[in-house]
Amino acid sequence: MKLDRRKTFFVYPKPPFHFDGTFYKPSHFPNKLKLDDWEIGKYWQGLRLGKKLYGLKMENAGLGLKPKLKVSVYSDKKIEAGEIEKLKKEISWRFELDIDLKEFNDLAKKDSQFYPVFKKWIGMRNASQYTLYELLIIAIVLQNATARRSQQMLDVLIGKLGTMVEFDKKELWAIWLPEDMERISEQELRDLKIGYRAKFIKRLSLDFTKDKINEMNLRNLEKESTNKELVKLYGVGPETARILLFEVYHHYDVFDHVAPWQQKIYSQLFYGKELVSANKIRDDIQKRYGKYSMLAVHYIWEDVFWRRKNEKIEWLEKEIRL
DNA sequence: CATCAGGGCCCTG
DNA sequence: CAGGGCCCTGAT
Repeated sequence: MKLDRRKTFFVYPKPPFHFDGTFYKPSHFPNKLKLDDWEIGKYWQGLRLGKKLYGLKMENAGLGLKPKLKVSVYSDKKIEAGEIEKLKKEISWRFELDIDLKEFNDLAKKDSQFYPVFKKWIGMRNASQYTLYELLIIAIVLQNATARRSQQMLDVLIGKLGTMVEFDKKELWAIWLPEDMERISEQELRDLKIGYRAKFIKRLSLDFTKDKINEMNLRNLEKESTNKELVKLYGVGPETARILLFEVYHHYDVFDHVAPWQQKIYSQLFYGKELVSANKIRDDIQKRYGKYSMLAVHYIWEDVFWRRKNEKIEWLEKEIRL
């Protein structure tokens, strides 16, 4: 799909703002069929908004304390003024451009252990580049699988059902819409070697097409109500809901459960030890960062994956098994 | 070669 | 509320 119509506008995030920390998350492992692309100061992705599929390019146009983003949107049809307004709103929500992190930053200053990390990434947002449905699909292939297999499953799904968009000399992929799942049987999905997840994805997609869940409505609900709605979805349990609450709905106080593989990484990160009990990790972090627990962990987590790009971190390599 | 757990969840008893 | 089963892979 060629997106050769373009509109450009500027947006002004609330300072402080960290462009690269916001748009590039090194802990998200890249697929062969890329959903996004990044280089210092620039970012591209396919963006679904309703039934529409756009190309999105973000460029850092800020100077010092004045954050500014140049936004280019691409489409196969003429882009109307009303669409621009909707896109502005959506981008602001997904990338938390208008959020005030002062309280969190003040808390970070008091943390002698990790202040250097927080300082390095000050202004980084908990960005959600995907729609609820898209992230749900990603979360499903993460379940009960190691990173490499998750990548394989996502690649084969995107190759079969996704859409490639061409814009700004990039070729990127976008995840399909829920109704596209009607075109493929559960058995055909299984033949892609995604296992029992085929059933999850079929039923989940049906819930979306039948409007049993509405992404936008959940943005206005409290955390617990949103959680209740999410776990109603077939294939969504507490851990997947937790990821969605943080990444899609920007709730920062979701550090209530620590999975074994996370426990190992947190033990090294926070204590420099091989294994600290999950309960102790949870209690310590909650005591330190309160309602910002998950956001604080996000900073520290992304930081170590960023470091991994340049240095060999033995204990981390062992845990992620790519 | 066989066995097994994995970046959970559903279902049963 | 505990425990078995699930698809497929790579590790052992």
